[in-house]
Amino acid sequence: MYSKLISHIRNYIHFEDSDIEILSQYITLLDLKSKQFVLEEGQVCKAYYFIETGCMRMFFHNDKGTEQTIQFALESWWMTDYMSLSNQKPSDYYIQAIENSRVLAIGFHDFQKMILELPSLERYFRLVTERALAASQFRMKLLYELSKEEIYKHFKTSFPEFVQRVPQYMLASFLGLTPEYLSEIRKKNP
Amino acid sequence: MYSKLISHIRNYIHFEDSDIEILSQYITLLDLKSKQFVLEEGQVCKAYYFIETGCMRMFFHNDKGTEQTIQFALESWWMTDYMSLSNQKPSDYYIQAIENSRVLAIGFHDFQKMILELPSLERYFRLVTERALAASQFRMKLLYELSKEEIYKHFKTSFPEFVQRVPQYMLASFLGLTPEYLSEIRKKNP
DNA sequence: CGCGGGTTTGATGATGCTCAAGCCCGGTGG
DNA sequence: CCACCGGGCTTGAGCATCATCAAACCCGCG
Repeated sequence: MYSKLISHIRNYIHFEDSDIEILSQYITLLDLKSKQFVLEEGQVCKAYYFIETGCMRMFFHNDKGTEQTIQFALESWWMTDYMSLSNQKPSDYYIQAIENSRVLAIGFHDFQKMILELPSLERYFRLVTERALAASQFRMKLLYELSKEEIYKHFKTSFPEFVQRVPQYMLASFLGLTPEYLSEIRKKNP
Repeated sequence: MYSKLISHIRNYIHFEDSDIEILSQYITLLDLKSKQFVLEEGQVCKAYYFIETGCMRMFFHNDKGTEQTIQFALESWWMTDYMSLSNQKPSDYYIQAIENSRVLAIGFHDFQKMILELPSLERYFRLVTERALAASQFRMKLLYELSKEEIYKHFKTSFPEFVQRVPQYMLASFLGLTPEYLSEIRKKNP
């Protein structure tokens, strides 16, 4: 049922079969169609989202009104707007499925209750959050040291399959360049 | 003794006076002179660092050999290289005091032992890490939507005192621009 | 078959970098 | 106390990278 999540948890902590029962009481299963939203700008982000299968992205509208993708998430990744969720204030972002996706949601208040019942999960979430922060630090480093063309090449060699999987304009925006310029770079780097 | 840390912890969780005793067994107090390092490139990052007073930065050497500052930390902030620390592998970064600073260090292995004795800290560190991740997401958003000049103006209005506190060339590098260009921007924005 | 969203192409131009030089100012030694 | 560093900040000219805009193209889908 939640096999990806359970095995993900067990990468980090000891987790009894009996705990799974308890955990599942707090989980809502979402079956999302491509382009469906779980968060829209102005709403308070309601949950932590874990992707069992599929793919999502987070984006906002910049001042020119175009979509600016700032994050993708794949199978076995958590995604949420931590700012909005933690402070329970309106979000600047949209979170959207970009493929048909099976996503597990744990509501903010349910999360607090769940942690009381399963305190060992506190550790799991600390570790997961630390890894996300490490990844974010690393991504920041790449942005500092690489040119746009190098960023694309680095991304392509790191996630070759993923480049196929998402539309060019989303990838361009995520990498911080225009679709036109990405097109040019791709021509040079077949 | 560790007043800033204790009150920081108590912003997030309930923490008994008796817990302070236990906590302090795992803490090493560092009195750093300006320009002193707690981490250098190639070393495995040894600890989580909490700043009681002073100021630190994290930087690396880019391909041209110049220092690229990617993070500052002030009083009551935690700083570490999560990638190096979590995976116990060599770091790409330097962490350096940029003022005389009082810093608390909790070694990686001590940290694990400490958590066993004080499991309530697991929650504290999860929440602190979530906040750091939220800040990182927000910073990423700014990098996407603002021009270099806007980034500087935003930073100056958000942290006016801080702009005074650090050398221009570090600030320039942190904001992702050259000292020359920062100088030009400052002339336009007195 | 035609529509429309996504991608490509090319011309033009702005943003922000590089390089070289000069300047300012605080620290050090004579 | 003064002279002389030397690191950091500033100035300006020239240039690379990358964005913008408009148009054409491509292709899947109704």
